[in-house]
Amino acid sequence: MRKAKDIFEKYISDKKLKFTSQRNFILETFLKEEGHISTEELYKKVSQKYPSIGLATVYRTLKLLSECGLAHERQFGDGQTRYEHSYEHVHHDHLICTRCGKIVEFGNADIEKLQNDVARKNKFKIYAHKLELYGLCHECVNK
Amino acid sequence: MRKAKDIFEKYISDKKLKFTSQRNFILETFLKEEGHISTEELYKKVSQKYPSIGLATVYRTLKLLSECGLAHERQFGDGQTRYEHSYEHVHHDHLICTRCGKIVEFGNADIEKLQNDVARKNKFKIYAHKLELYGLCHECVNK
DNA sequence: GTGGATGCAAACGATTTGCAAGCAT
DNA sequence: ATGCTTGCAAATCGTTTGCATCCAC
Repeated sequence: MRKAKDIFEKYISDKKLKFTSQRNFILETFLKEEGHISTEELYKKVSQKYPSIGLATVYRTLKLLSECGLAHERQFGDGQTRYEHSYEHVHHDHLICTRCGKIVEFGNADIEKLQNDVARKNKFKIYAHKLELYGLCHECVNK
Repeated sequence: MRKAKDIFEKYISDKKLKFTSQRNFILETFLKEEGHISTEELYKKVSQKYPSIGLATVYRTLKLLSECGLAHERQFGDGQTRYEHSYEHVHHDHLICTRCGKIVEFGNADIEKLQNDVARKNKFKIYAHKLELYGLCHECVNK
């Protein structure tokens, strides 16, 4: 698998953009995260080591990372866009407990296969999907 | 199946709220919609026949309709929350073309079954889900 | 009559944008 | 040298809220 940085650099040079130290550092910090991070949270982490960075730059960089497929946008209904990276991650979906907010990740190859069938039937070429199951987790059901 | 208005009225009286003409008219207008409507769009339709109505009331009423299960929130990534009603609708999911914005609805019982299996394994009690497939539709692939 | 509902405008939080200065190419 | 990028602050967008008035109960 190609290194995430290489993917990002290639995307940037293909688009005649520039690879800046800010973009590099935001990418590195983002890749260290394993969960679903909001722009604001990533900004806080980045600015601890790189205090001069601006929030707008984090927004702009996350958008670039989305465009080149290194980041995926998720909306869990709390009003903030969250991002997770797919680099060295297998794809997964989410079970969300609407009472305590717990999020459980799961992967299911059979569901993915059926999704592809649906796409084929409708002549869509799919490059991303989101599946979210909302409900109550074991602990919250019994409250 | 019970009438949507009855469901709404029961929910409202159970919560000791009041059934106003605004709430009634917003519900009626919403039920006529078959697609995914944003609050702003619904507000425009409602205010054509009921010009004194305020946008905030539409927001507040859609929230109530969500709570009682007559409306479902959807986020398609355009920054707006959209709503669709389940009344006399079978559940369906969405194929979204990220180039032209076309949205195709589909239903797939096998996927739903697998979702329930996943939920059971994780001891979740599911009451809602969202599945969105993002890609390019037939026309846009060939552009 | 009373407490919830309304319309309005102001407030809000997340995100975007305009701009002058800075830096990668 | 050119033009994309930056940080900042102001602007914007969708949504929420405070409040005086209104109305369903």
